[in-house]
Amino acid sequence: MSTDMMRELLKKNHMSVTDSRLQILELFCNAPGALAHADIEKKASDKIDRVTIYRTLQTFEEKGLIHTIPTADNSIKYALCKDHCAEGHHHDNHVHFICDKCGKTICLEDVHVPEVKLPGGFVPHQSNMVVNGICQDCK
Amino acid sequence: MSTDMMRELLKKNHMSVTDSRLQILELFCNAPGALAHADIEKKASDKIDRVTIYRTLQTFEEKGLIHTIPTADNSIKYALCKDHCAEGHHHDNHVHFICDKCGKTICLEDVHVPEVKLPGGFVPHQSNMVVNGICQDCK
DNA sequence: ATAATATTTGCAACAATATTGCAAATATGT
DNA sequence: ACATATTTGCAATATTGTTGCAAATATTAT
Repeated sequence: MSTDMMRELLKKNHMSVTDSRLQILELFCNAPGALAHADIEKKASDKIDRVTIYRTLQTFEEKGLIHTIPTADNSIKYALCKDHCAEGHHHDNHVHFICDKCGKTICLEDVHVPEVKLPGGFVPHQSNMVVNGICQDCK
Repeated sequence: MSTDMMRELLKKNHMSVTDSRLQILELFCNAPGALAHADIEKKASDKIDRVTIYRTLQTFEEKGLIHTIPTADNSIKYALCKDHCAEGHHHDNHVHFICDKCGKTICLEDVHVPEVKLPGGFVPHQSNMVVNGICQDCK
């Protein structure tokens, strides 16, 4: 994705364009999977302050640019939203895959989370599904 | 669950019986849903050291007494395993529900995680599903 | 029941992760 | 280019998780 496209993406999502945001956005575009705060801190090291990374991730998520992925261990991972996500409205109903070997977290955009029938009284709002196993590359 | 039954449960899972473990196990038995480390720290406060709670939860999980629930925010939650779980072998393939209103995390023992078809090359090992929404009590 | 052995606990220190206030720097709209 | 609004970096602080070790407790053998 070109720098111009990234500028547009930020503006489209109501954010001012800054170096930090462009850099972090670029990391997401080039990443093979989802990124944790720590990943970004390593890859963008020195240039960007830890605190800025926290705030950028928070802003990106609020504005609908990235979404979080639930994991069984304690690490929040973030991935780019493909489409249809806007401020306050995430629609990332695809399955996430975490490789037990290489640790990569991958969005399976084409596999969407199946509906399940809940016991009476439970009203579903959003569903998340995470599959662990071995990914294409590690097979 | 009586104290004697809890003692048995600990022994059955190859753990020595201690006050801390009995207290924490009791919390799980009486809890309406899953518990985070912080919840336990509050409820069992003063009596049990922070570190002991960490270690107890880790042991319980290793021995197959409780399982972790993935959440989108950064908090690990733990819940009692019902059955068929033993040292190193968890079989908690049921759906978890998190109420957006009261925040409770509930194991839906009877709803199990559906299979999904993955793209070629991905080999699934374990699936987790978490549904957000409104629970029975908050409706 | 008691002693010997193994396990667990609590404390202290430390490491890692996350949050907040505020002044300086940068971006936006006119 | 200027005025205004937003963002950044630094420092301080809070929260969360880990490790080593001696004292306390539980288990096993006698």
